[in-house]
Amino acid sequence: MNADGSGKICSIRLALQTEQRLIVTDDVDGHLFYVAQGLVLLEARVGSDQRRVLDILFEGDAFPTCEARGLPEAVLVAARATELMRYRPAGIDRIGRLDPELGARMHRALGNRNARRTLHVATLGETSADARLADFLVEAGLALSEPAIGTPVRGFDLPLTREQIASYLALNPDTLSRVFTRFRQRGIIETNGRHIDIRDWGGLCQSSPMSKSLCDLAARATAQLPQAACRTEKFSQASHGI
Amino acid sequence: MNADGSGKICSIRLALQTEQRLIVTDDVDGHLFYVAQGLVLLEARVGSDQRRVLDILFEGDAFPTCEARGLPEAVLVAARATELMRYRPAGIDRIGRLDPELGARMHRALGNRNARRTLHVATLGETSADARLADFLVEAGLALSEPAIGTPVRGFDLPLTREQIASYLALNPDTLSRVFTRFRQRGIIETNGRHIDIRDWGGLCQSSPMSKSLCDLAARATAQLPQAACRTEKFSQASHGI
DNA sequence: CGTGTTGTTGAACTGTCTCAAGGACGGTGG
DNA sequence: CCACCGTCCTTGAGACAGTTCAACAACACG
Repeated sequence: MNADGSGKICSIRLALQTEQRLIVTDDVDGHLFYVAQGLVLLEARVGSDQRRVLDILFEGDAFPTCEARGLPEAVLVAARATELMRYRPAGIDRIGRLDPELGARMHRALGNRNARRTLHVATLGETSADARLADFLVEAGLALSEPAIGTPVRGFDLPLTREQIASYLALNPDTLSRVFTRFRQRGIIETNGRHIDIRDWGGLCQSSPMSKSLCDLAARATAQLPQAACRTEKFSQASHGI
Repeated sequence: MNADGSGKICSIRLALQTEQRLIVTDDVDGHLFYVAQGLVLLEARVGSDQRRVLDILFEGDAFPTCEARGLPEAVLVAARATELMRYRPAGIDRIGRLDPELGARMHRALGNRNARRTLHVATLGETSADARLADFLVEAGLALSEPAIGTPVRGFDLPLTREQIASYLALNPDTLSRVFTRFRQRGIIETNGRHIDIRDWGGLCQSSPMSKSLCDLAARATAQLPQAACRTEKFSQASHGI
């Protein structure tokens, strides 16, 4: 029905509970997911028996299932209660033809996430475990929190196990735990269960080689919405929500 | 002129000589590049004074400059004589509106490359240097060569320095050289300058945790063109070239 | 022929990984 | 209420592998 340029966009809203999984391997038709709310991990099996967290989707991120092509047992895992939109056709080129505004929004979301993916590749190139965790905490802090008024402290819930974070950063969970301890001792962060308070944002950024890039990207992503609206579309209130 | 849905696609053909560079940082307008021929590296500065190879673009790959957002001093470097197509507008959603066939082709190219990027993230998660190089040689072998008739030997020119390969794999150049030596001693590869012959493709794949995924992806990418043409477009000869 | 780049290899170092043990916490059942 | 269990997190000691630094060979270039 939706195979070619004709037809309408088929969208479904999916409410996922924590730890609920969505298999995205062999999604031959192809879907485009959009994280309206929540936090999602892309996990897959690599090698013989290992599972790895290959990507983290924050609110506002778009994910086309074609990016998981070739990955065995690729699943989206809700790290917390999550609301997903699922679109067909998968191609934003075709979505853009059917609904230009939606296409533009998805395109921006995809561009931002892919830019962040590039930075993540750079992070994985860091040899030091401290640098990688610092990069990740900057990324998570920018996506999940705003600085508290009057102080540079940023607090957020990071509903991931140490094992998942370590997997995302290509580190050993034990090593990651040690780095967390070091950061705590240096007064950079405080942790309480899976809540993290970044008490010294400046110090964290000094330990994070990619911090400047990540902050740049986050600033442009927030600035992008109204800018793009002014340039490419009639300014519309609707362009903020999904 | 091209700011909204109206107007035409602006395309330019760029011929790059070996080592020629194209700055893609602060490309605010946004372009979409397509590698018609050749081999291109995405390099950027990370941290204070290090440069890193963050991605490799093979023939048929598409690259939107928005993926380099936030990266300081991001450049495309031609590893050999290369022919690039540069398109505006950058968004394939808009390209698809102006030229559905081109949009579909670019969308396929982007999907393939992003799937490969996901696999590369998985590769960087491998702790062993042998596994990472094996992954890379499988990736390069699939992209740059076909198995010789009657034998499983695959030969190709890989016009990258050891330093560039090491950077792409997040390894030390010295370490990489040692792994090359090991592979040579095990009879998996033969090297002659920057020409590589893979003499034992099966053995290489056994050392490469991602080999199955990479082969899957390559098979689908080549199968994709006619399939997609049958399903989504009138079958046209033109869909093979750019 | 000297120079600069690239690739290889050795020896020592450093940081991560591995394995094991123990603590903290929440859920379950008696 | 409390013992038990499983999961998650932390920490220590030792092994291991990649990194670093240095030296040298191969090669292209002017």
